[in-house]
Amino acid sequence: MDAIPPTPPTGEAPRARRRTSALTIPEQIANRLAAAILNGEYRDGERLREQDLAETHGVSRGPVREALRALERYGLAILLPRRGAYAVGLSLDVIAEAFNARAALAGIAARQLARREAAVARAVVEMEAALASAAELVEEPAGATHAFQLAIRDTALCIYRYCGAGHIERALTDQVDRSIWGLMWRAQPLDFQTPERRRESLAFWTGILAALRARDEHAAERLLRDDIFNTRDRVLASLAALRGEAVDAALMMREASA
Amino acid sequence: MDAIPPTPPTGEAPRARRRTSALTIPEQIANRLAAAILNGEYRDGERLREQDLAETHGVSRGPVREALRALERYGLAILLPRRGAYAVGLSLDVIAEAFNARAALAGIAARQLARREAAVARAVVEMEAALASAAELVEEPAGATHAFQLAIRDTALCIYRYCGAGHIERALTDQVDRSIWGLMWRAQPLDFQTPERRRESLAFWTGILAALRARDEHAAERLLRDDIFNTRDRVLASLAALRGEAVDAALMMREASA
DNA sequence: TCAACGTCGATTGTCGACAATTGGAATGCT
DNA sequence: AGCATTCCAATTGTCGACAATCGACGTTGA
Repeated sequence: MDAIPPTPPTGEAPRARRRTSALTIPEQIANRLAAAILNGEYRDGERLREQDLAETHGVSRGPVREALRALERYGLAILLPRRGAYAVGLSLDVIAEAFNARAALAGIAARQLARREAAVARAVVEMEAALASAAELVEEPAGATHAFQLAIRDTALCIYRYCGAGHIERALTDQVDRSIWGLMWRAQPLDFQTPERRRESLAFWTGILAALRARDEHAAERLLRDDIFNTRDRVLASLAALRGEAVDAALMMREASA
Repeated sequence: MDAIPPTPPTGEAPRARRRTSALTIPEQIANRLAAAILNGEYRDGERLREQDLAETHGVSRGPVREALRALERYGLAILLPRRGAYAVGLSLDVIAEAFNARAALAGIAARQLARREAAVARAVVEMEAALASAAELVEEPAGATHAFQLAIRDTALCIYRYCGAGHIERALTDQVDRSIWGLMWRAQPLDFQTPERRRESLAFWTGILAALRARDEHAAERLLRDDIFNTRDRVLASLAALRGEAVDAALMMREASA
């Protein structure tokens, strides 16, 4: 140590600032690949060669490698050391099940939050702020999709954070950032594309907020579940159309799963 | 397409064979870094510079980058694009909470499984096989730690797979491979090091198996929870010793969380 | 004195090339 | 013919160097 470092060697990690639309190259590649796999452009078990993907997307193999690791954590690819990456073609059943599980967990979280008086008060304040920033983005014609999603996500995270059940919060938030759900937020042609859909979602969340203020646990649970079911149905319909499949009506059920 | 490929362009992804002890270099780096962070060798928010880590571990920056991404998914590091990686010092409270949440979820899964007659029959068969391979590794003096963990993990996965609740299974299995739990299985000096501890865990699992055969849902739930609590207490004690902290007795509670 | 701007060093992101390992095919043996 | 062995091409893993970007510092102006 021959020089005094300009900043202390340890300290607070800088806070991530709101990232509006600056996706890194690996993120872009991962999103495009994820959408392609979900749309059925890759068959289940089809090999993903780094060199091919690099040429296709016009980058080097480095970013492609990183994108493949991201796909692995989304469950859309299997990586075998020294043997390459393979696409995992998720069936519509599996995707529907992911939504159903989330609907059930989120509904429980909303209900438990509504029961806790002090927690509701704090959650509502944060949710109002997040929902307000979402409201500003509703009428943007295009391009604001991602920002709107982030605002809605922040609103939902308040419920999970204050619901009082650590394992539910952990499961829900982990899913948001690290599982198929992260994908649903990112893969392009899925939801929130049109102002109409944004208005609809905003209306749901306004209702959820009102239900929480009124301490109406059943209404809060039902509204949150139904909002997720709506998204599920749109995603399934969109994917089915892209894949040329039909959606089994049984996947559209709206009852709470066990 | 000027040449016919020797293998069909699409097909089944090869099945991953049981990996005994062949960890890739990035995995080794990630494990060492994870253990270091958990042990308190890095302070919360301390910066992790790629070049330094590369020199310390005697590799290039490539594997280090990959290891840092792995740490991010374990929740032990925060990666800010173009701004570097920062260690996340998990408090003993947070780690204890992760164990408690898992104990609660796994206990529910065991109870629900015990209620389902047909599922129990199938699960027991698979569990017997997995437990048998674990039993072979009990008396190995050293080095079999990882293989033993994998066998126990396979046993546990049977419960989650057949419990009949998709969202519980997903939460539990995702945690095994992609969250702090993946770390608990991998970071070196945590558990299953001694034959005594292996014998103890094996006895627990034998008991769980017996309880399932007897369709005793409460015994199955309690045993599984207690086994996880045992691991929790050992991990906390080990980490506290390494960090020079004391373990709050409140973290060692054995009641089921809400 | 303070704020805004420009410059600079440090660190991450990306790239192309080389090395290591794998799976399969061809070969030789029983 | 069936099986084990050897060899090879294809692909991933790793490396060092270059480029892009960020935060911090110093300067300049009001």
